[in-house]
Formats: sequence, C-alpha cells, structure tokens
Amino acid sequence: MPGQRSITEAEKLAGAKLGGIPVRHEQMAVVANIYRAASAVRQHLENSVLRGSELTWTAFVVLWVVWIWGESETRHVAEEAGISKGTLTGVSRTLEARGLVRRSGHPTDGRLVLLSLTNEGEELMQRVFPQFNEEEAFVTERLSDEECRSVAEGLRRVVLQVEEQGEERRLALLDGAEPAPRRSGRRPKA
Amino acid sequence: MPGQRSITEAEKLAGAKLGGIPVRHEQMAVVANIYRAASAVRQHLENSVLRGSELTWTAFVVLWVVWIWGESETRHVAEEAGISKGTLTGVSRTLEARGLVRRSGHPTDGRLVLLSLTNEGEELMQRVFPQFNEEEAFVTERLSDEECRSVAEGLRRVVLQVEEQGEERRLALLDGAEPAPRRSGRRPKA
DNA sequence: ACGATATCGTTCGGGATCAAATTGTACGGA
DNA sequence: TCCGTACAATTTGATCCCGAACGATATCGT
Repeated sequence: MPGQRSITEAEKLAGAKLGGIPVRHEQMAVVANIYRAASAVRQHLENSVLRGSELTWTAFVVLWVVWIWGESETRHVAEEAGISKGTLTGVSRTLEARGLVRRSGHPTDGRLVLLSLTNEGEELMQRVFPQFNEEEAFVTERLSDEECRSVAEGLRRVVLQVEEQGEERRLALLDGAEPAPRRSGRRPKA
Repeated sequence: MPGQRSITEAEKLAGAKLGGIPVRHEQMAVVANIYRAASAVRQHLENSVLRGSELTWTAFVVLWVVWIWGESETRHVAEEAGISKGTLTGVSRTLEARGLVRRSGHPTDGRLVLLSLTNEGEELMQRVFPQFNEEEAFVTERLSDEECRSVAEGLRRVVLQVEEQGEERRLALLDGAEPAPRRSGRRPKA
C-alpha cells in the first residue's frame, strides 16, 4: 500500500517543504530505496525460510560467514557479518547452545576464539542455503541478470565510499567538536 | 577491511561448497550488497548528522515521514517507516516527550491516533534534513546522477516484488504448514 | 437493536544491538 | 624477570525492536 509512488511523490513534497534549498533528489532516492529494499528483503527472508529453522537474520549471516570462510577468528566474523563484537559474543553463544557452532581457543594465541560449524550446523546450511538463495532469486525476479550485476555494482561503490572515506568525512564534519554522545548504551565513566 | 572482493570470492566458495547445486550468483550478490549498503549508510548517517541531534535512525525516519506527509494515522506512519506498530508507539512517545511530535485523537474514529510535528519538530527537520541529504550525496558520491537513477529503479523493483507478491509467496512456501513461530517475543497463548 | 467480527493503538515478553568498561593474554623493552 | 602497552573477547548498561496478547472502538449482518 505504501507503494513505490510514495518515494518520488515524497521527494516532490520534500522539495516544496524546503523551499529554496536544493535537494539532491537522485541521491536521496538511492538511499531511501536501499533502506526500503533491505527491510523488505530481510523481512521476507525471515518470514519465509529463516523462521522455519528458528534462525534470525543475524544468526543466519553469522552461520553463513563461518560456513563459507571456514573456522575463523571472531573479530573477522563480526566484521564480515556487519555486527559488533559484543553482539557476536551473544549470537555465537546462542548458536553454540543449539549445537550449530563450536567455539575453540586459538592454539598459540590465547586471546583468540575460533568459530567453526558443527556437523549439525553444516547440515543445516546445506539444507537452508538453497532455500535462502531461492528467495534471493524471488525478490530480484523483476531484474535481469544484467540488471542484477549493475545494481550490485552500484551498491558496491556505495559501500566502498563509506568504508574508505566515511571515517575521514565524519571527522571533517565534526571538526574539533566532541564525538557526539549516543542516547543508549553504557555511559562513559568520566 | 573486508573489502568488496570478499563478496565475489565468497560466491565462488559457496559454489564449491554446494557442489552440484546451482547458485544464483547475480541474485545473491544483489541481496548481499543491499544489506551491506544499508548497514554502511545507516551507520554513517547515525554517526555523523543524527547523533548530533540525539536522533536514532528510526526516530529520524518517523519524523521524516510525518514531516513530509503531514498529520498522519500511526498505522500509516509505521508502514511507511518500515517498523512495527508496537515500535512506533514507543518511538512516538519518546518524540512526544522531547516535544517534537504531537499525538491527537481522530475526530470521528476513536481508535485512531494522529501524529504531527510540533513547531520545534518542524524546525528540527528544517535544520537536520539538509545535513542528512548532504550525507546522502556523500555516500553516493561514486555514482553519477544517471547511475543513481538506475540503481534506485532496480531497488524499487525489488521492493515492489516483495510488497506485491511476498505474502502470496510465503503462503505458497509454507503451504498448509503452520506460520512458523519466532524464537523471541511474547509466547502465543495456546 | 445488538451481538459477532474486524481493526486500532498499546502493552508486554524476550531477545538483539551497540559502545564503554572490563578481563585476560601476548609481547616488547628495561 | 617484570612492567607497560597492545590487543583479544566478554560483560554491562541502556535502548531498540518485533510480534502476540490485550482492551477499546467501529461496523456489519440479521
């Protein structure tokens, strides 16, 4: 019902609201649609294949990373999965409790923890991934292979831009100012 | 550090893992990159412009929706913002407490609640949105206007596909099976 | 009329999530 | 050897979020 019409229509309304101030319409549309698409896809996958296996999106991503890359150090898994280390600690413990992953200490560096799939975890992914991929195909059904490549490439550039220049940009924006607090989370000691 | 290389490399590894089973590579790449881009963009915007105004991403989206569409029923706002009704209740109460939005009952339908911006909320958006849009331009800096349009259009189709056929698809997948529970959240009564 | 049914927003249960603080381990130099 | 620094993962505190249950209102059928 929100339809897609709303995006472009919203842009016009926003333009009107802002009066003289120029709006970067194309850029705004990309960001808005990235987020919409991400929510829609995530929700569809959670409600179709994932819930059937009692997996959250994050849990699946973590399993996927370990499945693909093999036994890995937790910090790499967190980075690759796009979640914080703290979150990974909780998620991996849940998965361990369900017998899907194994946590073992690094043989020479006692600070590291390695994650790997158990046989059960391996079997789960063998079963779930094809279903997951099937739904990936479903959600992108209205795009040709060529269009898929082109959209993926465009998104890749966005990711690269943020990864390579985001930090610098944030510093430049805040300049000398304080790093800005966060409403939630543990309070700084000082 | 994960770089973008990892995506395509992961696809190859996944293909190997799956042996004979065919993998829809292009489709997989689109979904993976949608999610990566969404996380990257959200994080960048939260850490740059949003935190300075003590806004979470969700709070900003809610404000934006009400700002653009004007006084609206909560269910429409939730839908448009891509969050659940329950979440919106909390978010809008927080925003009300901060004096940014107003909640008023519908004149004829007693079940409805209408959200609108206060003057203060209006001023906040006048101030914050340009900054937000500026960062939208930053994250998409590596795309031309034309490429922006094309990526946005591709994503739009993904959203439409899920919105128009997702429900049907989910039903077909589960067929007669139960709707599948969720690990967290309040337990069903039965 | 009036009860069954549908629809709204809110409440509630149970994680999920982040960032700071903390704890534990490694490794360099004095 | 012993200390300080560097770097792991984990714990902690506060909040966010979803979806089932709930209570209140509207509407439809008879």
